[in-house]
Amino acid sequence: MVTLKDLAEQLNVSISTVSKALHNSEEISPETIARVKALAEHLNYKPNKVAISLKNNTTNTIGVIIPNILNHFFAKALYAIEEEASSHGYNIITCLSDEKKSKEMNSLQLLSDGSVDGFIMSIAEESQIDNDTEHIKAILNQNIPIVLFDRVSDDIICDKVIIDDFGAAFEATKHLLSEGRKHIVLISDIDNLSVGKLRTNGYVQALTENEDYKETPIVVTISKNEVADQKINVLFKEYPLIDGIIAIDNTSGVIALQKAFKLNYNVPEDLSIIGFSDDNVLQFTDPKLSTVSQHTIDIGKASVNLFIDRLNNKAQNSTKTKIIKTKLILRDTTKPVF
Amino acid sequence: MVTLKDLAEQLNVSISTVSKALHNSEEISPETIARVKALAEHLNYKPNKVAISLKNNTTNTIGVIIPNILNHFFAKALYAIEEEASSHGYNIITCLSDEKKSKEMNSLQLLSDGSVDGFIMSIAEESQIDNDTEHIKAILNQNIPIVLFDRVSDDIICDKVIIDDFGAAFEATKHLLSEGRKHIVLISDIDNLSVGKLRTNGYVQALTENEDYKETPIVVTISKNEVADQKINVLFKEYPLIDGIIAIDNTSGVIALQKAFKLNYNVPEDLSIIGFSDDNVLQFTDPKLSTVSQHTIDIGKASVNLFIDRLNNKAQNSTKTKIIKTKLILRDTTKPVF
DNA sequence: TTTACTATGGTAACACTAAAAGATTTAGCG
DNA sequence: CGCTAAATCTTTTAGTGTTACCATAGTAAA
Repeated sequence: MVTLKDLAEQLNVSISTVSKALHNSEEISPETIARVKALAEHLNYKPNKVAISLKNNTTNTIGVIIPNILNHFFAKALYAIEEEASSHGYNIITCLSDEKKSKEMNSLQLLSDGSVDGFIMSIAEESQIDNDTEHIKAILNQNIPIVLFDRVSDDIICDKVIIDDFGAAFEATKHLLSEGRKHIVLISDIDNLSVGKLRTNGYVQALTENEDYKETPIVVTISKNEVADQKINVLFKEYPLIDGIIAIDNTSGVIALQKAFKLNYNVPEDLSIIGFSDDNVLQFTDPKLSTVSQHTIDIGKASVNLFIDRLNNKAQNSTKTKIIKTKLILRDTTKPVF
Repeated sequence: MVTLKDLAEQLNVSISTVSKALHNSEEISPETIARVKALAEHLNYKPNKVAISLKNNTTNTIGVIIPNILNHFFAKALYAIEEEASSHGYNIITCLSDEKKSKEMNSLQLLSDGSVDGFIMSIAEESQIDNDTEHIKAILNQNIPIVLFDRVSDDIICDKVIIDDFGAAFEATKHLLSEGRKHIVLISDIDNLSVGKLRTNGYVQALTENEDYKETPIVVTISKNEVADQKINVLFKEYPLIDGIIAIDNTSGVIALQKAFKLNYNVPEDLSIIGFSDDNVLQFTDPKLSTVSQHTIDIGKASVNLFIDRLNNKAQNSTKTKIIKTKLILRDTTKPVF
C-alpha cells in the first residue's frame, strides 16, 4: 500500500505537509495541495485504516454475534445490521455463536482486544438455558458497549432492542378466540429461550382471562433432537378437536399447515393457524400463512442506532430498551375479521 | 484497555521487558516473567490487536462479500466460512452486496485500506449481468488476494471454488431420462448467473445427446419481478404432459412440488421433481424433495483454505480452481433406482 | 529591524516488537 | 583478592502509518 511517506519522498516535502495537504489545511499553499492530491490520486493512495484506528483508539467496526445464521430471522437481522452499519460508515465483524456459550464467550474475548468498538448480539441458547451471562457482563464492565437484540436477559444492564413478545402472542391468541376457537394449541421449538417463554405466557394469559374458554392451555414443545414433523403429527392425533394453532417460532407454523393439509383439515374453516415466521416462508405455503410480523429490519436498524448513540455518549449511564412493534398479518390461514 | 505501558509503570520496568516477559523470552529472568504475568493476568491485559496489525502489516481478517444473505445457500456458505476462518484464527468482516455492483465495488474499495488481508466473495448478480468485473480485477492488481466462490468469472484470474454446475444438472437430467421421462422441463430463477447458465447447458446437453428423447428442451425462467407461484402454475397449464422437473435454484423445486400436489399430480408416479435446494427446505415438503446437494459447507471451507494458502504464498502466480463434488440425493419426488 | 504572516518541517504519541545497546552479575583465572 | 570475560538481565532505539501540536524558515509589510 502507498503511504504518506511514499508520497512525501516522491514530492520532496515532509510527511506532515502531505498529511495536511490531503486534509485541505489552510497552512498549505494551493499549489502544494494540488501537487499532493494529484500524486495521491495517481498512486491510488488510501489512508491506512489500521494506523488511524490506532491513533484514534476507535475502529469504526462493530462485532456482531449471531446465534444461528441459518435461522431466517437472524439472517434478516444481520442483513439489516449490515445495511444500517455500513450507511453510517461502520464495518461489521460477524461471529456465529452456534448457540454455544463457549463460542459466544470466545468471540467476546477475542474481539475485545481493540478489534471492535463494541458489540451487537443476541444471546446463545446455551447461555440462556444455563442462565449464565457473566461473560457478557464482563465485557460491559470493561466499558465496551453492547446492544442486545431479541434474546435478552434482565440480569444484563445495557441497551436492548426487543419486540413485545408477550403482547404479540397475546394478541394472536385473542384473535383466534375472537374467531370462536375452542381448542387452541401453542407450538414452540424455542421453549428454552426468553422470547419463547414470554410468548407462551402471552398465549396462556389470553386464554385464562377469557371466561368462555374452557380448555387448559396446551403447549407442545419441540426440542432439538425431536423432528417437528412427527411431533406435530402426534399432536393432531392426540387432539383431534384442535381448531387453532399458534406457532411461536420460525418454522413450526409452516409445518403445521402442511400436516393439517395432509390430514384434510379445512384451513381456515375448521382450523386457524398463526405463525411467527417471516414472509420468506410464504412462497412455500398455500394457503398463505397468517403470521405475526416481527419487523426484523427495524430490529436490526434500531440495534445499530442504539449502538452508535451509545458510542457517542459512552458516559450516559441510563440504558435504553427499544420495543419494536409487531403486526398480526392475517392472510389465508385465519378467518377474515368483520 | 490496559497497555504494556501501564504494566511497565506499575512494575517499574521498561515496556520491552514487559513485552518480552509476556513472550517468555529467555532474556528475562524467571522472577520478572512471573511478576509481569501475574499483573497482566490480574489486570486482564490483552495485546492490542490494532497495534499488532499495524506492526505486522496483516490483520488476520478476511473480507467476505455475499450477494444475498437471505438466500439459504449463501447463509450456509457464510456459516462455513466463519467457522473455518475462526478455527484458523481469522475474523471475517461481512459485507452484503445485495446483488448490486455499486455496493460490491464500494465494499472492495473501502476494505482495501488495510482493513483486511484479502477477500472471499461471490459475484453480485448485477456485475454478472453487466459482465463488468473491473473493480474486482483492480483489487487483484493491488496484490490483494481474492477467492471467488460459486459465482465466478473466466475473466478474473484468481483462486476459485465452484461446483460442477454443468455436470450436476447433466446428471440430474440423465436420472429423469433413466426413469423414462419424456417431457422434462427446467425451471430457473437464476438465468442471469454463471451457475444458472451452466446448469441449463447441462440439462440441454443431457436431453439432446439422448436419442430417444424427442421434445425440445423447455426452460422456464422466472425473473426478479415475476412471482414463482404464478409462473409455475402457468407452466403446468401450458405443458400438461410434463413428467419431469429440474429446478436449478434454491426454491423453485419446493414451489413446483407444492403446485403439483395442488393440481393432483402423483409425485413421483406421474411426475418427478429434482431441486438444487439445500436440506433446509425438506422440513417444508412432503413428500421429501429429491435434490442435488451442493455441499455448501465444503465450498465455504475450501474457500477459506485456498485463501490462507494464498496468503502464505502470495508470490505463487498460478491460481487454483477447486471443484467441489455435488451429489444427487434421491428422496421421495423421484422414482427409486433399481 | 521588528512584526506578522505564510508555508513547511519536526516531534511525539497511539501500542507493540525486534534489534541493538547498556548494565549488572557471575565465573574464571592468575 | 582483583581483574577480565562471559553470561544474564534490562533498557534504549527505531520503526509500523497517521495526525496534532509545536517549531522554524522565509517573506513582506510596518
